[in-house]
Order: sequence, then structure tokens, then C-alpha cells
Amino acid sequence: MDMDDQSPKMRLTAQRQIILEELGKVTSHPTANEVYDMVRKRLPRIGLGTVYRNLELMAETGLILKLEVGGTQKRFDATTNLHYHVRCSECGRVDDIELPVQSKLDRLAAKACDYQILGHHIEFSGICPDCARATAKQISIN
Amino acid sequence: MDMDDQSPKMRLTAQRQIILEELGKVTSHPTANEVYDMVRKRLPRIGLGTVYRNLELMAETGLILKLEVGGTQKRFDATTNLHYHVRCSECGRVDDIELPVQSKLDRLAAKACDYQILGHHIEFSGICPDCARATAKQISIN
DNA sequence: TTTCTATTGAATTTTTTTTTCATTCTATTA
DNA sequence: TAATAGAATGAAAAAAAAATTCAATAGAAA
Repeated sequence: MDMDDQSPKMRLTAQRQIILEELGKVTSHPTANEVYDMVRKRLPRIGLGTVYRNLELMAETGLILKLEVGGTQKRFDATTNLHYHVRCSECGRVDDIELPVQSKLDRLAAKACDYQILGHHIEFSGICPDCARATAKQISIN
Repeated sequence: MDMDDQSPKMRLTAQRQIILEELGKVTSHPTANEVYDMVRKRLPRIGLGTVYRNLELMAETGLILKLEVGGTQKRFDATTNLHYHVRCSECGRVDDIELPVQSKLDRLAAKACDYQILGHHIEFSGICPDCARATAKQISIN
């Protein structure tokens, strides 16, 4: 019999499990390299290629979320339910933002263009508390 | 006398002018490499570094817009007034979308997190007309 | 156990972006 | 006009980020 569309068999290897665990531990949205550093503390011999490969794979199967937000590097998120992000324009840090998903935007967009709209993502930009504090300090020194 | 905050003197060289012109000609949002290819038809000896350098510079001064949307590469836009984008999840093409800017989102976001919100960007994802047509053809062949 | 396939680490390659530097260009001053 | 100083350039190299290759390994299935 032919199996359905699902990928053949994706094993939950130690590497994958630990990548997933480490990603779940943080609320920041680490880059592949940052995940590599986190995972390496527990699996010192893991290769960077493996991390890239698995993050990509897990994003494809929907296990995690791949964020292609501002900045040069892709970032990853263990929370897969739809939500928005804030990005600090100073330091690049990315956080989740608790805002109800504006699904009406999709309907508006569908009317406004000839694409078949699948969804949307909102990225807010701003100054994170840490950078705001740093700037305030900066000013008071001058 | 000391001059004000503006950058010293930014010359409008032939290279810059042509980059700007070529970018203005298209409604797509070309990557640096695509701009390079466009510009090279008129300035065959221009270097890729010059294109990158100037796109980055012009984005900094606000002459053009740098989009860090989905996909691996940065894209550039000659239209600088705030607007949203749709990105084809099949081919990566990016188009503008005519949708009023939802400035209330910034106020909601400000309440929902401890960042100092500066603004936001919405990226819709969908299937562009071309890819939709290609998919339809694909299906009818099977 | 044996076989088959997915996965890995290590290294390499590719892709994208940035930087370096000697040279050229241009605006301004003398 | 010629000299000068700073900005900008092309060409090449380097750096950064991501993807791929491949022999070796590990696990599941037979």
C-alpha cells in the first residue's frame, strides 16, 4: 500500500528531543546558532549542520515555528499557535506579544489584492525595556 | 561652524541615481542581487559591493525601504510611505497591498507589552495569481 | 542477527552580505 | 584654473549564515 502524504518516518532522536526541549525553555526566539550553543551544553558533539537541518525539518512539519523577521538570521519559536512578535530595534531581541489575532485582516487583504490569502504575521518594532533603560542612563550621564 | 545631524555630504552619483531609478521602475521588491542585475544593464562595470552599500545607505537615510520579510534575502522598495506586503509562499514574490494602516494596533501593542512601541509591519502570506494558475494547471494535468 | 533506511558529525560548499583598499571622481578652496 | 580633501567606486577578499555531502552509525523491521 502507498502511505499518505506524511513524511516516511521521522524519528525522535536524542538530538531532536534536546533541540525541542532547549527551545521550549526560552521565551526569546533564538537563532540557529544560539540553539546550537544551547544544545551543545548537553550534546557537545552535535554538529551545527544537524541543528540547522532539524530546525528546518521541525518547522516544516509544524513542530516549531520559523520566524523570518527583521534582522539577518532566521529565528525559531517553540510556541506554534498563531501570535505576534515585538522586535527591539536596538538589540534585535524578539518577544511574543499577547494580542488577539486580527483575523479580519485576512478578509480585508483578500479583497485588496488578487492573492489567495493564507494568513498574516504582525511584527511590531520598538525599544525593549533593557535598551530603554540603557538609553536613559546614557542621557543622564551626558 | 558645526553642521547639524545630517550626514556630511551624500552625493547623488550616477550609480545611486540609476539604482534609484531602476528600483522605482518595478513594483516587485527586488533583492540586492536582482537590483544589481537590473542596474548592470545600464552600468556594466558597477560592483555588487556598490549596490549593497548604496541600498543599505539609502535605506538608512529613508530614501528607500529595506524589507526584512520572509525568505533568505533582504528586499528593497522604492515606495517609502507605510504600507503592507503580501508574500507568495510558493515563489517568494512580494507585492504591496492596498490596505489602510491599522495604527490602533500600535496602541493595543503598547498596552500588551513593556516595549516602547515605534510601529509595526504586516506581512500577509498567500498564493500569487501566477502560482495559483500554475497549480490549477498542475491539477488538471493529473 | 541481518537488512534497510533515517540520521548523524564533520567537513565542505554555497549563498548572501560586508569590508578592504587602491584608485577615481567631484566639490570646494585657493 | 589647479590643487586639495573627502566621498565614492570597482574588484577582490573576507565574513556570516545556511545548506549539502558523505562515510559512519543507530534503530526499526524482518
